[in-house]
Amino acid sequence: MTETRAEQKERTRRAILDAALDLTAESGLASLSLRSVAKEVGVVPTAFYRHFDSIDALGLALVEEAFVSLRAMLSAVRQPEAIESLVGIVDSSVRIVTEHVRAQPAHFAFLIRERVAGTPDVRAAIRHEIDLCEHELATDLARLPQGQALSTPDLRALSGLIVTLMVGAAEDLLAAAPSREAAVAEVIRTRLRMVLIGAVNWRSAGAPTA
Amino acid sequence: MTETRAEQKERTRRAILDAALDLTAESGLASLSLRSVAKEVGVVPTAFYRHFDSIDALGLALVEEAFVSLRAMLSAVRQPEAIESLVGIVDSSVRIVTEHVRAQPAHFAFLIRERVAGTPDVRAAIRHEIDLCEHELATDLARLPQGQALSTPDLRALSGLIVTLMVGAAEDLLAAAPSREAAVAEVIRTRLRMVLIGAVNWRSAGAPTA
DNA sequence: CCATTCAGTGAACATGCGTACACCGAAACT
DNA sequence: AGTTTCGGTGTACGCATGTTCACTGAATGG
Repeated sequence: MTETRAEQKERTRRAILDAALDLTAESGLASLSLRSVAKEVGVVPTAFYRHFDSIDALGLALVEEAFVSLRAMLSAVRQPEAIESLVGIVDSSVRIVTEHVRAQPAHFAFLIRERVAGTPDVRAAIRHEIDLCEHELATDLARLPQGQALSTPDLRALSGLIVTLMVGAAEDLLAAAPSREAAVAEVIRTRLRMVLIGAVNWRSAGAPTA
Repeated sequence: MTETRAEQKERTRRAILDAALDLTAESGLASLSLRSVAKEVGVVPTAFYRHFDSIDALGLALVEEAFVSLRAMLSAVRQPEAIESLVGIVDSSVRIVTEHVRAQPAHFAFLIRERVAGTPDVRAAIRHEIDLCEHELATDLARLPQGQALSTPDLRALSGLIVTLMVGAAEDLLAAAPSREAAVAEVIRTRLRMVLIGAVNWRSAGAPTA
């Protein structure tokens, strides 16, 4: 029973993080208040300081935690599952993204919101992390047989486009009622396929006539 | 000189709106405070109530004002300027969007931020307005000769994709230093062309092989 | 069994918030 | 010239905020 004490502390810490994630969803990290978190957790405001140094430290912890979910999703998408065709890649990618967003909606909602609404430092941190995603995607695309025809700047434009599209996809998934998830996923697949068709036909058949 | 009084009032009102737009850029509409606005304007807090009924009314006015800029941009983009080729449409559209975003950066930054970070009612209002853009774009695309081959749901997917892409483009423009504007615009043109090439080749040459 | 650790408590603080009210003084109207 | 209108002022209120400090009491370790 040497772990009971630490366990209880960890449980309270988790409750604080979960409550903060919840409250943040309504009005943003900037207007998250220590006291509202404490009330939600069912603890006196000052108890908060047994777990975090300040309200800013809480924000930092939330960012870090959301990054874990983001990186987990990215590495899952990068596992080549059905690499034989672009359609296979599209289908598995959209499915994996959908699953991850559904598994941690609060984390992705947090990242999507604070990416544009956070304080400058939070915003910069999230943008940097998403830039990394974009860069990794660009190198993956470069390795694809169909990616050989694209110049480096065009590859960057494409990967940025796909990331923007997938961020929008996550937004749509989060905004949609669970019953509409399949329909939303189908629209996302269509969009991703259109983009890839555009990339495949780039500077070959499509470019001059378009 | 019968207008001096009203003029002065209008000038203060504008100063309040401008200050609010400025302060909002840093921490969002949700945490905009009446007192910080008053301080910025150089007026005592209670003077605020000579111009707006409440802090919420200010928020509403900001939303309406930003919508004016959004609608102006949309109707400018829709004026068919170089309709003869898709490339011409892409170039003129990106140029017009760039000009409008540069002309009213605060308005577009406001819309982009509050679309995901605003209170539910503000968020809903902005999403609705952007949905209208998406819908108008879909009908425009349907009228294009190249749009005839696409089914209605595919047209919706395409217009949503383009709107998402252009919102991302506006984000990039706002985040970029003015000196990098040309480079950012070039990337946006590339992305938009790729998407349109994908749409043109949809379910004809491109779809089966992709 | 006794001493210690420590998550949670409760009071207190300075500050910032939105809003109400009575008031002022100059511009505007009669 | 006299009166009214009204944008801006100053004070005051009740409430919420982040953080501090001394304290408690049960789980922990010797």
